[in-house]
Amino acid sequence: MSNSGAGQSAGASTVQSVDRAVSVLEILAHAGECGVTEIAGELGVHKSTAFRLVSALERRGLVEQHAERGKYRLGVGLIRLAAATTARLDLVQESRGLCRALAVQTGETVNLTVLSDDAALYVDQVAGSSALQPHNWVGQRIPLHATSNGKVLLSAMPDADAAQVVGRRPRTFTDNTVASLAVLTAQLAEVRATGYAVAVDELEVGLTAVAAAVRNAHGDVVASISVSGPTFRLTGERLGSAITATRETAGEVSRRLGWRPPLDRALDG
Amino acid sequence: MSNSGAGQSAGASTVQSVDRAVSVLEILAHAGECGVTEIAGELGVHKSTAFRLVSALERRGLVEQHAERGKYRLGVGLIRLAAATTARLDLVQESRGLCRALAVQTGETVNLTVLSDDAALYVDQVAGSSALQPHNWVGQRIPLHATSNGKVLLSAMPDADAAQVVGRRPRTFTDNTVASLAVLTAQLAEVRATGYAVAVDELEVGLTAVAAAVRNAHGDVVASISVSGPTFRLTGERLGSAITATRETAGEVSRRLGWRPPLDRALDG
DNA sequence: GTCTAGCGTTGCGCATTACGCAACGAATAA
DNA sequence: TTATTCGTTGCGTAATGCGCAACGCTAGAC
Repeated sequence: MSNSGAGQSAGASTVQSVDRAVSVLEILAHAGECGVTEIAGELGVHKSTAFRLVSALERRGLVEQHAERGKYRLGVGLIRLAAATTARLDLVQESRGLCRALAVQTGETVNLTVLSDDAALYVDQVAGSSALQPHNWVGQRIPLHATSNGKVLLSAMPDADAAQVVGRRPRTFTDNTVASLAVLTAQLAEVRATGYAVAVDELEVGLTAVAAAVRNAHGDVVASISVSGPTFRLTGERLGSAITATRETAGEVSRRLGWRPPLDRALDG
Repeated sequence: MSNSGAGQSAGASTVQSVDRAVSVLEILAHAGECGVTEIAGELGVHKSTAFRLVSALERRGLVEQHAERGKYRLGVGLIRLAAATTARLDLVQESRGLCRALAVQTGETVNLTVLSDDAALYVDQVAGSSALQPHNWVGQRIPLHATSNGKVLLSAMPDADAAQVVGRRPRTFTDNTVASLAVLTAQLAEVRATGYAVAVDELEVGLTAVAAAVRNAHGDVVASISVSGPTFRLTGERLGSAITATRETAGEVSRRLGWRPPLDRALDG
């Protein structure tokens, strides 16, 4: 049989059925619910092949069948695996408590994001004390130019790389989404100088967020912590104190990851 | 090669490499970090086989390598997949059917509450079969120290936090409302030990409720499920079976949210 | 009510595919 | 230095997973 299309660059071996099984999971993640025939179609394989893959995944709890002879969807086994993932990511573990404190202090929702494939991947979230429960962002990937977290992550790249990444996704979400590369570049410079980023109504109208960088022992930006809430609430003094609190939290997480703050502006080489 | 141990009953087909790949994920989830040789050992296959499986998973982001030629761990791709699962698995939707069954089984009213701003927020309710229809609690926020649900939610906090939260609202509703912080602290300890809470005439005279905790995949208490009814009806054996049923329901909802009950006191190393 | 179309499911036999083997290069320890 | 152990890779084989076709079932059309 011919190559299955992927044609990924060399380096790592692959196992056909495992690769296809992961594709099944992604198809289900995207579609929500699928029948065997539909999966087979998207995969480009025979019905029976798709059935065996789904069946193997079902036995292990990564996929569930809604009813006997019914459609398939992702299973709770994945949640357990993801929980194990975050539990082992020292980043999440170190930041959990501090993010919780930040959520209590500001009363708003706190998110932790990392760079993943030219987007901001939300890996952890602590809900604020507000009555209206916010959307759960964990697991979502949001374009970098439209969020405060994204700007922080972008600010860690050279301008050329940042431009390239954003250039590939010039999507606008609201009238406030930064559409001009020049404006974005200027904002990134400011983020580097001040250490934080703000986004007001840029991803969703009515949603404001502030974010600060988390650095590891090498000084690399490995993540971004944000505080987000309704725009009407995050203004003036409240916004200012949110910025301060977010920067302090991100700094403390960085310190726990081994980062040493520059002693003064008299350093560097 | 011999069977890979599972030997699950017939019914569903399986695909060897997919099954092994899932085992790899579970091994990594359990161990945190593993080398290829170690995985091969646990899997009972050759090093090269384990390598190809891990490699296939790595290409798709379900597994990450800490450094070039380093150990492997679970990857963030899993978080994305799990997010698609949790999007579907929202608390209310997942618990609805089970709460309904609990209401039928006990004949009393079932409520689902979450923590919101230092109070118990009632987010769902299923009326019991009883003729006298209870008050609809959905949307209301009740102080934590006066209800069984509240005590369950409180029991998930450190005692200091719980004391602080309750200290701010020393409100009494009836003669039975717990007014002493010492008594409450003792009750919370019991809730943690037994896994359920009871409140008799503490919020309203004539109203008795029992509640148990709902946990997510991280083990955090995310909600509480209660059965409540007239005090004259919820005594003795009826109360006992209500407690059992509530605990079972809360446990099952937790399981659907990805929670794994502690295996027992017989852990492995 | 009957018939058709489409679904998820299963046995079969072939060849594709994934396996074990052995050797390689690098890193760590002695 | 040497020796051991790690992750990684090419190769030949046969085990394994694939496509095919048929089955039972449900649901909709007529």
